Amino acid sequence: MALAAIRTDRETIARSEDHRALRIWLRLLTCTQMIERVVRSRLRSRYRTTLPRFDLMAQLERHPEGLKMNELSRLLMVTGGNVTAIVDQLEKEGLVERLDEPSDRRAFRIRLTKSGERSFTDMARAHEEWVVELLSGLSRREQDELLRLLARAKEHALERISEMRP
Amino acid sequence: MALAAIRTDRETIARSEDHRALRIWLRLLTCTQMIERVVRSRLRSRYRTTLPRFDLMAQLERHPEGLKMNELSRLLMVTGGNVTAIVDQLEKEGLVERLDEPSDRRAFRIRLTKSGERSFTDMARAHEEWVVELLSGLSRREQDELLRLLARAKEHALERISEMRP
DNA sequence: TATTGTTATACTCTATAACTATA
DNA sequence: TATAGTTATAGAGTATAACAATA
Repeated sequence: MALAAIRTDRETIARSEDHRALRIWLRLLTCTQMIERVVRSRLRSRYRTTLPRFDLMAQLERHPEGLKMNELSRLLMVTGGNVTAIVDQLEKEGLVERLDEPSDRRAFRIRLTKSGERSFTDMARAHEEWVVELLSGLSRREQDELLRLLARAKEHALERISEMRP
Repeated sequence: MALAAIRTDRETIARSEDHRALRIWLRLLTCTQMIERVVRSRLRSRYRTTLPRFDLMAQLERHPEGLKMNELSRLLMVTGGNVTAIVDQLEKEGLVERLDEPSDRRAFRIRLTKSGERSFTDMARAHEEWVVELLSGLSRREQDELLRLLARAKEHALERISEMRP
């Protein structure tokens, strides 16, 4: 599986006298990358897919009525060209379909096919098991608290980012 | 700066009945990606550099005695070939240097040059400001708590990952 | 034999920008 | 003019594997 050299702390660069914010950011990055590496690696070896593809299918699963390309682009936080490329792949594999949007002939709705739904459900279950295991070091109470803090951090960062849009 | 379509929640895929662990993971990923996007974008436009290059220099700054290639590889959690590529670039730009390691003629120590130190210090200060701003939505108390929870999560995940090495 | 580091390669992800076709 | 989506391109980022030199 080649989980490479995973013994680390990128965080070692955050010295004790540094601002908390910087230490949080580095720890956040380390945690995310550790989990991401496991998830990516397993998605590839066990399901021949990637995290962006999984994310896209996950969004579609959340929206059974389908999503337009630009909605996917916004939800996944990537630019349009990338969404086109991923949807092209998934469509070729029969996992998603492009349906004409009657109200706007420029657009269509992307939906999971039956096969895509089955495939996603299967992956999602495994995916969740991996993550549950990786995060099982925290008690339920701690998990709730972490969830809450991340939500606050997220909302605030989102505001800042919106303001800074040039 | 093209912060693309940043209005989102990848997290919308985590339904309320899902396990907490999955929701934490998705929120973690969203938070990290939001910050990462800003940091990457600014490192590129303002300093003509990238996050992995910054990370590598940050590690060297933490280790003034220098680091071997395989130590860098471990600390940065990437494979050797990638470290070689980044060190090659930075060396060409005069920011790091390869010093012979007397005790092992296969190896050398990589160190920041004076110019590299100056360059890194400059970037690190700006980098810290960006992050402080993005995370300023949390009180000091909350930041401490978040730091603690992430530490626990990290340690536990690290153990799991070490065990799962094939 | 194992380890250090390099080289070569291939694939995914991503942003940018120019393009088309509708609106 | 503006918007939906596509195409083309270039550069990151990363993993893999074969290799040379040394241990």
